[in-house]
Amino acid sequence: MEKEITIYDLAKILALSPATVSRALNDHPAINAKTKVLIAEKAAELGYRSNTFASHLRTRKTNTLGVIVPRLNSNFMSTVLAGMEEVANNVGYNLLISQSLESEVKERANAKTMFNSRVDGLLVSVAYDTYSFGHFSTFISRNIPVLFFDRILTHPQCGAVIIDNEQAGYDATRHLLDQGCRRIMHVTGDLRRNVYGDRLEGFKRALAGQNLSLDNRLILSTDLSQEAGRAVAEQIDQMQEKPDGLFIANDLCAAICMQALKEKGYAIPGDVAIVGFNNDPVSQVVSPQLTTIFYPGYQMGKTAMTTMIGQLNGTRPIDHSEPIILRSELIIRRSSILLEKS
Amino acid sequence: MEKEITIYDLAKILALSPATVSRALNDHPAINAKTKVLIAEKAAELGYRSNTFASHLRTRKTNTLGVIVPRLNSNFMSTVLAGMEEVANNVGYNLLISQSLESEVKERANAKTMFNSRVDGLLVSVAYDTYSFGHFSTFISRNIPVLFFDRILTHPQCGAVIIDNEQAGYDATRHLLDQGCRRIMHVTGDLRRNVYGDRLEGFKRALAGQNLSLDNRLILSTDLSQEAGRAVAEQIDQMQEKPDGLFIANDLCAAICMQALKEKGYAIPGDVAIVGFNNDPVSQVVSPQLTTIFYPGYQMGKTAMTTMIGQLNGTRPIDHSEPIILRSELIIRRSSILLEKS
DNA sequence: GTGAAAGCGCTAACAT
DNA sequence: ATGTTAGCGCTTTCAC
Repeated sequence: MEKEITIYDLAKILALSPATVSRALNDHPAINAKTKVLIAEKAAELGYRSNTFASHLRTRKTNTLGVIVPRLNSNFMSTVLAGMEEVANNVGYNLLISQSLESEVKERANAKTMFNSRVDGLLVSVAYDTYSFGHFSTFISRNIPVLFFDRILTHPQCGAVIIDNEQAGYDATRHLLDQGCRRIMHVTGDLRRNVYGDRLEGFKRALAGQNLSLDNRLILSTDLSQEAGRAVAEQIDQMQEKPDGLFIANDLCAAICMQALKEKGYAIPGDVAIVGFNNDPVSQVVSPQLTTIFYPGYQMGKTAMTTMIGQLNGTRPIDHSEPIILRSELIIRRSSILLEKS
Repeated sequence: MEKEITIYDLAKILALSPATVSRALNDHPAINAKTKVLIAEKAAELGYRSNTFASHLRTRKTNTLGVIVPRLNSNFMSTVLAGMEEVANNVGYNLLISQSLESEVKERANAKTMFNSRVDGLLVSVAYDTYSFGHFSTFISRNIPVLFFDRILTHPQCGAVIIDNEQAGYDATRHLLDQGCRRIMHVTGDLRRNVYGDRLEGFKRALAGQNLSLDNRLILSTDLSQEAGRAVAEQIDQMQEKPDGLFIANDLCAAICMQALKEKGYAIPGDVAIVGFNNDPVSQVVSPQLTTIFYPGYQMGKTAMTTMIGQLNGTRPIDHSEPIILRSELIIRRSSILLEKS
């Protein structure tokens, strides 16, 4: 068990003051370049490591940012986190990551832990059933910035990074319409959640653009689980007037639904054309491959983190009136192609 | 911006000493139960939160554990993390999570960050190409416990939690043999990595059990990526003596390979029976559904964390001579069923 | 059962 | 360019 080296040890050995050592280690401009080198070398030689707790205690900053996500195990979320990590690492921030497992109760507990760990800022994509803002207002009242991404809560003091879900919903629906579908069913999540509500708006706009009326029986609000995918297939099988197009706001759910439909004898895309959402790996593995919306996860993570850090540095003017919107993209695959390109 | 309450504030208000407040808050036995209640109530009322940095500075414990995983975006890994989180939360530990993105270089950087953050312990599943132990020996020399899980490095001072990969490899292969396969190809990862090396051993044992000779051309060491899956299909298509069974050590890779084979006109399982590994969601989405090995992720996370915390508490006798082995299980699906059950 | 006081390692006025 | 000093908020030994 080696003894921990402190700046006092370094100071004594080099016949300098602890203050000088501290400044040198922090690259303070007032310190002579040669002394800096001297100190850095000695520090390295003795295996010195800064005691972050003493430092945090003094500076009242932790250099740690909290991230709360619904689940880690989605291709999207872990890509977002990779993007966040890259940016954070580069400027010396650590990440405290936790998952709410889609439950507001757990999210609340996570937020509390983050608060007690004194994160400098908090990045959140909210759980499926989160509607109260209460567990975040403690942060706001202590001036700790909170930034939402993807699944956002709208609050005047919080930034947000999202894709244009309305446009994505429009693109997906419009594509089905262009393929000749006239009776499109939309399977989505809780409509109070921005990602689902906005996609529905896009869905409606696309229908309206073709002067198609909206049939509310064709809008299904589910939990987008695998079971929901199976249930949707069952429901379609029971329907009198069956849909000829299916826009499902989640790839895994869509893939399962497609599979169930195939088992019931439906041809995809012949009987039902399908579009999913997220560009999850499953979308490439099902047959036929699933048309979907590409979600720029890495970019979203980087943007969110850059925004957060800019806000912490005070370098970036903060405008929370408008969310930052990233570009998403329709990826057309076999599950929805009814017309050969001319 | 509210002012931060300290134990000094509480002490002054209640006309007690900071020492008493501190002890009460930490549930010290010597403190009168009534004073404890009094202090707890006041603390809650004023929104007091312990300054962990001051505390950590004093106690030289951080109550934070580091976790390094290859990638967050696998169903397996995020399930492991959920298990870890549950246990850690219950006993008041925080988790600092980072991903190595399968690179030893990044893993090394992560480890350094963890070290500088003074984690009390480190849990690691190593990257695809990690072979040196160097970046962990700093922890060992400072008596910070390091525990490996799933992808392990064998070291006398480090614990390990794994599944019995040899047995799983045996089960998978044996199943294919039982279905009548006689020429089984095994697609795997870097054989120096325990998870892949051990599975190969099981593969060999199963073949030997049927007195089948081992054909080294049927053992493919790849990176198990989606591209690898396609490449394997291509290779099989070119082979003179084609395999009748395929054991691929990763579900996504197996699914992609299956898809590519189907496109080339091969019947699955008729021409080639396939077994994957991990019970990833994709295994249920491909058609035919993929036979695979169930990996007990949640359990592994809980076990690893419990072991780590036991070691930190000194409550659990530490025996690093043997890894902890969890039970895995063959899940038989349509991709490998050649014989109807009699 | 409670208090006094020292010190964990660092940083930032304020000096020089 | 470098040094002196105080204090961040907590825990803990030693008193009483």
